Amino acid sequence: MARFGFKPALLPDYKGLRGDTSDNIKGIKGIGEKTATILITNFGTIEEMYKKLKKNPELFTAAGCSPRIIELLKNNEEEALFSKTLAKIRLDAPVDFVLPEKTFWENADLKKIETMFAKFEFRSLFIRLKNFFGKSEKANEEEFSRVLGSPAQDSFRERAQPDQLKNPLHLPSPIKLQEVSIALWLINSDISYPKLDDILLFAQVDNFQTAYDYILKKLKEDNLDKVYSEIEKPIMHVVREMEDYGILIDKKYFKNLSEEYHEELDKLTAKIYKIAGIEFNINSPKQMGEVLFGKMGIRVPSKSAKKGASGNFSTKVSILEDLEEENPIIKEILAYRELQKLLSTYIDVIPKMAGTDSRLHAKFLQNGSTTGRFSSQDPNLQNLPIKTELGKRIRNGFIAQKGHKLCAFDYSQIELRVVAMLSGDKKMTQIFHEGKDIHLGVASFVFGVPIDKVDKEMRRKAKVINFGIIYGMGVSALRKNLGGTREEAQKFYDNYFNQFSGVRDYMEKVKVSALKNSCTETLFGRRRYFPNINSKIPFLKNMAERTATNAPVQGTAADIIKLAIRYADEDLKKAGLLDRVHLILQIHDELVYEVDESVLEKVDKIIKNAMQGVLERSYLHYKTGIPLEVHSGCGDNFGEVK
DNA sequence: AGACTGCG
DNA sequence: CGCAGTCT
Repeated sequence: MARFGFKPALLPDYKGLRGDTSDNIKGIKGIGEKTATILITNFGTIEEMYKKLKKNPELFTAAGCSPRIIELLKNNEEEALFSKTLAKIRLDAPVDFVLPEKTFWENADLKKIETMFAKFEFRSLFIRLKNFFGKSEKANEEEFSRVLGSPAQDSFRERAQPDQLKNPLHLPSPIKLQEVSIALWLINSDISYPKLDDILLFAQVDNFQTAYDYILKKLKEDNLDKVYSEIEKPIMHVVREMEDYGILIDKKYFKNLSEEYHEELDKLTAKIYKIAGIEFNINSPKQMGEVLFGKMGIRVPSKSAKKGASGNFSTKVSILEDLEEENPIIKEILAYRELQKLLSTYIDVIPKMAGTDSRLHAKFLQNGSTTGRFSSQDPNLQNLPIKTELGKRIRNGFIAQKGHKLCAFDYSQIELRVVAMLSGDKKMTQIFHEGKDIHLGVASFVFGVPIDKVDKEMRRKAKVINFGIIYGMGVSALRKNLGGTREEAQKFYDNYFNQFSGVRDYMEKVKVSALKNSCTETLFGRRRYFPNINSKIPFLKNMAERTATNAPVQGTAADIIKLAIRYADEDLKKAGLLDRVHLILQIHDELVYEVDESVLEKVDKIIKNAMQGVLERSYLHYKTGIPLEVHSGCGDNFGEVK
C-alpha cells in the first residue's frame, strides 16, 4: 500500500500495464511505473479502465494522461490483459507440493554448518548466518521478511498466538513438533511418524499451539500419559544424540568389497548368459521367468510357480531353490541375486551417505512403527545382513573410532519371555526361570521327552512354532513354515496348545478383548487399534486377529527396550560416562554403543544392569520370575561384536 | 508380525 | 505399485 498507493489485489493490473522484467512480463511498452500507478489509482482494474476509456476518454486527459498514453492504451488492450493473466498467481493450479515440516533453520546445527562453511571458505555467508541465528527473534523475523521479499503483515501479528509471535512463519519448534508427533502416534499408532500436516488434520485446526494442546489433552484422556512421560519423552534426546553422533564407516573397506563383489557379479552375468544362450535383464523377474520356463523349457513347478496375478512366472528364491537340481543356471541366478541385493542396497549406497568425516547419520524414528518399535531409514541400519557369509562381511565396514570399541547388548528371546509374562503360562515360565534354552524346553514338553533327548529336528520344529506364537500364526501358516502335511501340522499345533494352555488361553483372551474393544494394549498400556477385527471379509478379519495377538507381544518388547535406553542413559550420566559412551544403533532387541576402551568393563556392567532391571525399575514395579537375560559382546567393528 | 529399499 | 529381499 505504502509503496504503490493501491491495494495488493491490483498488483496484477499494475504489472499488466508496466510489465515485470523479472517475471518476463512485457506489459505495455512506453508505460512505466508512474503512469501505471496513476491509471490504476484512478480507474481500478485493467478491465474497468478499458470500459471507461471506451465510454469517456476525456476522463483520462483529466487525470493527466497525454494523448500518447491514451493512444498506447487503445492499441495494446490485448497485450495488457494478457500480461495481467501472466502476473496473476494462479490459485487453482494442481499443486502437490507441501511446505516441509521443518525449515532449514529450525533444526540447523550451527556447529556443523560452521565446519562445512569453513571448509568451503564461505566466510561472509557464515557471518550473515551467525547474525541470523544470534539475533533476537524479532531480528530473525526482519531478516526473513527481507529474504522473502515481503514485509511481515501487521494483521498477522494481531491474530498470532503466543507461540507464533516468536515465529514469523507459523513454524513450531522442532522439539515441540516432535513431542506432539509422538503423542499423536500414541493416541493412534496407525499414524506413524505424523508430520505437521497430520497433526493439524487430526486436531482439525490450523494453529499449531492449539493442536498441541488438544493432542496432549487427549493423550491424558486416553490414559497414555504414562507411556508418553515415562517411556517416550525421556529418550527423545538420546535418539537425537544417536542420530547426531552417527556411526563410523570404513569407506575403503566398502570400496574394496564393492570391487570384489562387482567382479564376481560380472562373472555370474556372463555365466548366466552363456547357459541361457541369450542376454537378458537378470534383474527383471518377468524376463527371467520367460527365459527359464519359456525359452529354456525348465519344468514349471506346479504349485505356486505358475503364472501369478500379472501373468508372470514367479521366480522367487523359494521356487528357484526347488529347481536347483534341474539346471545349473539356477545356482548362478541365486548367487547373482544375492550379490545384486547386497551391492545395490548396502555396499554401493552406504559409503555415499556418510559425510567427509566418514560418519553415517541414519534416521531412527521413535514413532516409525504401529507397534511401538523404532524404524530406521536413510539408510535402514536395522536390516544389515547377517545370515549369509557374503552379507555378513558388510558389517565389518561399520567400525569404532580409534581408542573405542563397538559393544552390542541384546535381549535374549525377549518376545517369548514377554509371551510367558503376559500369559503367565506355568511351563513356559518354568523354562525361562530355570534358564533353559526355550526351543529345547518347548520341544521337550511338546514331544514328551526329556530335554537331553530332544534332537535337532524336534528343536527346529519347536523353534518354528515359537515364532508362530509371536506372530499369531494359524495352522496353515504353521504347515507352510514347518513343511510336511496339514495333519502333522494340526497335530503339532494342538499338542503345543495342550501343553502350553496358558498361552492358548491368553491368545484367546486377547482376541476376545480385541473384538470387544477394537484394540489391544501392551504391558505398559501402549495401544493399537484393529478396525477390521469385526470385518466380514475373512482375509481382513484373520489379518486383524494375527496383528491383534502380535501387537501386545512386539509392543511390550518395544516398551522394555525403550525403557532400557532411558535407564542406561540415566545410569551412564550418573557415572559421568556420557562423553565416553554413545548409543549408535537400536535394532529392536539390541543396543549398540561406541565405547571408550578405558571404560569397557564398567560400561558393560552398567548397561547390562540397566537392561535387565527394566521391569522392576519401571513405574509398574513389575515383579516376575522370568529374568530378562542380556548378552553382550565387543569388537573393533560391527561384524565382530557377537 | 513389524519395518525399509531397489527394481521394473 | 507390487514384488522381492534384508533384518528382528
